[in-house]
Amino acid sequence: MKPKMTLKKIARELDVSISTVSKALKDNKDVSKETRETVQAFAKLYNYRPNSIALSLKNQRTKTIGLIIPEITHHFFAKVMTGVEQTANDRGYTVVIGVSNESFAKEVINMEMMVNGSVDGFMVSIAKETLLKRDYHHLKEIISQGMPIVLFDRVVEEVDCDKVMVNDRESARMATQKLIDGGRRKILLLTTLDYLGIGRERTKGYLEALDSNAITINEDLILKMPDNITIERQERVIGQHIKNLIASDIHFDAIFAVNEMYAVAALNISRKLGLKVPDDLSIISFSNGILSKYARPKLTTVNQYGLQLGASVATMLIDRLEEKVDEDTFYTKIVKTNLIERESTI
Amino acid sequence: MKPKMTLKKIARELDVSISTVSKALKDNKDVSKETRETVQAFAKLYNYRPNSIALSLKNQRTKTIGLIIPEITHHFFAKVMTGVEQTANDRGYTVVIGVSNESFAKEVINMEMMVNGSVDGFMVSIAKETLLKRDYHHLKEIISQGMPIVLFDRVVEEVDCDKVMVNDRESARMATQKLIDGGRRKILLLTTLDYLGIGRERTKGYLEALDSNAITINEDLILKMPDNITIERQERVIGQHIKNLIASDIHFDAIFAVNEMYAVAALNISRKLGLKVPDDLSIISFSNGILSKYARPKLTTVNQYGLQLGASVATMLIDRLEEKVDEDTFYTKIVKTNLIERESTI
DNA sequence: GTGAAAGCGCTAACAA
DNA sequence: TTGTTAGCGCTTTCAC
Repeated sequence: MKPKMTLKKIARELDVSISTVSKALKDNKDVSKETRETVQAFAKLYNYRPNSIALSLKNQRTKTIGLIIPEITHHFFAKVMTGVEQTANDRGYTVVIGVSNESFAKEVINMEMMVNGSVDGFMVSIAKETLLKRDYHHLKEIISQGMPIVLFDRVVEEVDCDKVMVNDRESARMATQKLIDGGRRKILLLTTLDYLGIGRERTKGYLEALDSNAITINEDLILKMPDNITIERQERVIGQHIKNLIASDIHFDAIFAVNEMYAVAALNISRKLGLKVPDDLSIISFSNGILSKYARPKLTTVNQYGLQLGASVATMLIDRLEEKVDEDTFYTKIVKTNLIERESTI
Repeated sequence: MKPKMTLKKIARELDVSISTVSKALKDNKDVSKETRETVQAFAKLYNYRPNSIALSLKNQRTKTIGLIIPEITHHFFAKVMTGVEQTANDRGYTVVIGVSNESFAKEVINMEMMVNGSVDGFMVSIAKETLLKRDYHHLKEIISQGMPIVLFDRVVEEVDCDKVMVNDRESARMATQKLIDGGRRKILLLTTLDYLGIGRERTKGYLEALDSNAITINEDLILKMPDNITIERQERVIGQHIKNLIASDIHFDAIFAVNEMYAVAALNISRKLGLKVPDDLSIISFSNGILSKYARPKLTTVNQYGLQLGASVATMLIDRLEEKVDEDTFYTKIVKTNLIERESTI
């Protein structure tokens, strides 16, 4: 077992001072060529690596950034993480990840664990529960201590900081328009309850599209799904709603779902009921994940570019940390989406 | 903007010494009740939090552990991460995650970034490329410096350390046996190339099951999929193989797939070819992820308990860090799987 | 060309 | 009861 090398040990071993070693390792011309070479050779031999904790303490910056996400097992967030990781690493930063699991308490605790020096700044996508409570004091607190935060995806007006978001409303409008362009006018919307900003914005986009095409809104064609339910329950709710629609003779010829799970659940039940996709029924889903690609027919989706979003978020935070950006203005970046047309639309 | 509080500032403000403040905050009886209360009140008011970097430097331990995984966008690893996060947080540890993206270089770099003091130990699932090269010097190096590593899932004999793994071979054997018990004897195996230990072990389990039931092995019924290919290519390869089988009049009445993607790809093509699952064809898949639940029929799967595995991994590492475990013996833990029977088997 | 010393924030042994 | 000091590993200024 090789013991961990430190400047001190090298200095003692080579019988020079610590500062000489430090300089020699930086190839500082103050130090004679010979000394430099000896020290460097010795350091290499014993695999010396500067202790990053000591450096952090000295420099008052850790070169690590904290990423707070609501969920890992979620394709979009996984993509975002990957994007963040990549650009952070490229710029010499480490990422520590905290998962709030959609809980306010866990979000707060996670951030508290990191805020005391172990992290230079945060990237956070706010937990559902936090959104519900509308309690953002932990975020504001951290900002007021001078630590930068970049909010992404689940963004909120009340907090004054940099933001990166998907233009959910506009994307939803475009997706709905696509369905309308395909001749569909009775579009079933599968969305979340309104307190989740994302679902609300997508719902707005849907409504806008109907409106600008002079299509009357039919409340029966809007299903707001409850939160935190099992897959089975989700499928049952969607299935029941669709069956009711059919039983009540309320026609629909397209579905716009705010996530893949709703879309596939609807697809499965539709097939069971003998509806042909896309002939009888077009489907577009938000979130271009794995489910869309393995569904049959493959789903047309709104691609959220999680990777790019992650990259943007990390870039924004690091730029601010490295003061490459005007100190007293906050920026909001909108990451574009695009529609990936597959087999569930015509 | 509230400035960050330190012992020093509190001391100066309250006109006492730093050590008095430090003791007072720990409620040390050395310090008079009054002083303690004043200090504590002041600290609370200004929201003092000890700087964790300073603590790390002082204690020579960071209370953070590094998790190195090959992929984030992978249900199993996401589950493992969640498990690790949870138990680590419960025990007061932070997790930093490095994603190797299946690349040897990224694995090495990631670990090097963390090894210099920012982490007390590692949990790693080895990248495919590393497995291919069989180059484990980075792992051995770290271990020889006295830093503990727990290997999980992608485990390797050559490295001497704690390990947590799924008993892939036995699980595959049981899954295959399940198919045989259902009366199937011509079982198509969809697996990976052998250099990936996981695929190899699962293949062995499959072979064992056939063997112990006196079923002759038919090489045509073993498809070893190449690595790193697109979903489309994957589906094409599987589709082509199945079509060839049918064209050559080679019968099969069941499929055992070592992951969900292969299973669903096979399911999709089978449906297209008019095969009824599970009547004509039973399917069992490894990896109980989202695809299995949304597929129709829902897939019977080998559930890997990623969450528990993650918890075990974190526990094992932290126990070793806190010396709750015999210092010079390494342990290997096998995490059980179970078969979740859904609609793709009878 | 080399080294001593201060300081980053904290703890703990020791001194007063 | 309170304060001084050394030390964790490193950088950097300044003195020799």
